[in-house]
Amino acid sequence: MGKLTRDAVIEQALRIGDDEGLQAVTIRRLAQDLGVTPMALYWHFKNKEQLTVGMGDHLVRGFATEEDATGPWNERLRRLVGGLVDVLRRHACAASVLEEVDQMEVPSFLRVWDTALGLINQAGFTYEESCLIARYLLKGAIALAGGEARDRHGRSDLEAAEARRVKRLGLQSLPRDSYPHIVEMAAPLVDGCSAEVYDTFGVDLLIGGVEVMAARRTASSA
Amino acid sequence: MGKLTRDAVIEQALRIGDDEGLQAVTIRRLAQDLGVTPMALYWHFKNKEQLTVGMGDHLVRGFATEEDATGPWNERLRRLVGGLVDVLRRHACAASVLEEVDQMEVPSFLRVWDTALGLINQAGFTYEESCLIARYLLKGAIALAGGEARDRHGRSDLEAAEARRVKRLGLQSLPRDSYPHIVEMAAPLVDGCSAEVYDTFGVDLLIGGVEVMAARRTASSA
DNA sequence: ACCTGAACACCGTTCAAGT
DNA sequence: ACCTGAACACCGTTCAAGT
Repeated sequence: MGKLTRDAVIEQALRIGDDEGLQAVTIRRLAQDLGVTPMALYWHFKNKEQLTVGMGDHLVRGFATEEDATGPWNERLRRLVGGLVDVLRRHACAASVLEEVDQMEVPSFLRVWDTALGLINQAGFTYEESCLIARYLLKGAIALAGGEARDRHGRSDLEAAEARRVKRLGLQSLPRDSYPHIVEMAAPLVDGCSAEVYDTFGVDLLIGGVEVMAARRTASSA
Repeated sequence: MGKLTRDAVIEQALRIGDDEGLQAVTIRRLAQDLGVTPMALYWHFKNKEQLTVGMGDHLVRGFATEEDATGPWNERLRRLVGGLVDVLRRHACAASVLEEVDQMEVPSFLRVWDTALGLINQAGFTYEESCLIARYLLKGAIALAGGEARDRHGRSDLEAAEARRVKRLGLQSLPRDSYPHIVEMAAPLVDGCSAEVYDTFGVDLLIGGVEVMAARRTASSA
């Protein structure tokens, strides 16, 4: 019965998003859950986009503040990307949120960008290259971590498992001579990888690319 | 005055999407442009999602068929990803389309996935790793190439340039001690990179990561 | 086979008004 | 400062009906 606060709205929005997907987060639905009129939300947020920005900021805020400024640039970069991946897996809707918003509008994500840009630039890349690499790392982490839980439109765990089963069967029944590898790997394709593979292999993949390019740079400039 | 065909709908949808952004592609808007009733589209497409799938298929179809099965796996993979990046830059809305749809529903993109999985697996990775890497490459290419032309809501080139100017000023007026690198690199951040940097550096970054992981694998298994 | 008309259940948002 | 009521201009989609 307390009054409506900005944070209460955001937390309820994240709850809906995690449980039923971001597309279920609606001004009207949100108002209903909070026992309030849709227009009440417009006092706290200019429009729906700013609500989504608020969701993103809430997600990233906790992790963005902790900075450990020790070690070489690639280790620090690995920790940064690893932390982002962690956030993305704690909330099912995190990836969708950060894909939808303009990341530069999210204050806490701006901190992540700044840290990344600094570390990459310190590795010897030009400004233009650093921007490209930062986008590669941050968007890449989101793309990697966000792939699976994307389009679970409000179904329960049991329904989701059934949906995966149907999807796997769909892939397995493709023509074997046209899509041999998809048929072969249908199971890991729809089930995704284990958490550890993501954390270690996925992050290594991202950082590895940057390390290679950094090594080539110093090799050619030497 | 010819009759409404599936391809005509898709081509008009792509035209709208390229000019005004994917969010402007609407059943009703499309019907209006085609001089037809909104419900007419439901004869050719089950629902809007299938329309988007059709758009994606149309985009990827041309490039997916050309396969050059010569050279080692990493060169072939580089050509594949490079070709995808090409498609993404020919149509402004391509990245948004391929981000929105379930890629496995798009027949021609299924071919790209199959080719990628085969090449990666051939490089010595397990099935689980191959799936992760394929997603890394395909989603990564889309994320890299799609970043800039995302939220141009129907504005002309001139308006877009003005919007970029405003955005750059916004970044430059951030507190310098909190966001030193963002302030410093504001210009390349909002303007993006030149086309060549994308094609060479961007693709090298993606492929480089895979090559490194492949090298580590053979090193540890030797 | 291919398209229309009317209707339904949703959206986000504005604006004046209430307390 | 904080919220409501009524209204506007949109969506996607269904279903029966027309040719």
